[in-house]
Amino acid sequence: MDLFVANINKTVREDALRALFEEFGNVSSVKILTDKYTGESKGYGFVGMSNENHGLDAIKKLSNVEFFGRKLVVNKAKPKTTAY
DNA sequence: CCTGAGCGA
Repeated sequence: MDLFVANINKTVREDALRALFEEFGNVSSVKILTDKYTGESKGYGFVGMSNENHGLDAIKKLSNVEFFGRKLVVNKAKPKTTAY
């Protein structure tokens, strides 16, 4: 399942985010939306977890917890909206 | 920047 993680501090990189979620289960993929031009993080990203239960658990455990000074907002991700 | 790509900041 894909997790949607918002309100991430811009100093947080994918590695840090992965490590954070690895604590609750196997992370299959990590994607932080970094602005391509400025190189800055957009402040949110996605974490793919192999196990659904672990994903839901991570949501409960990491939601609204402080990470690098910001309260994390974790939720299930919607299927990618390749807006057309 | 609370829903991911590249094409224009």
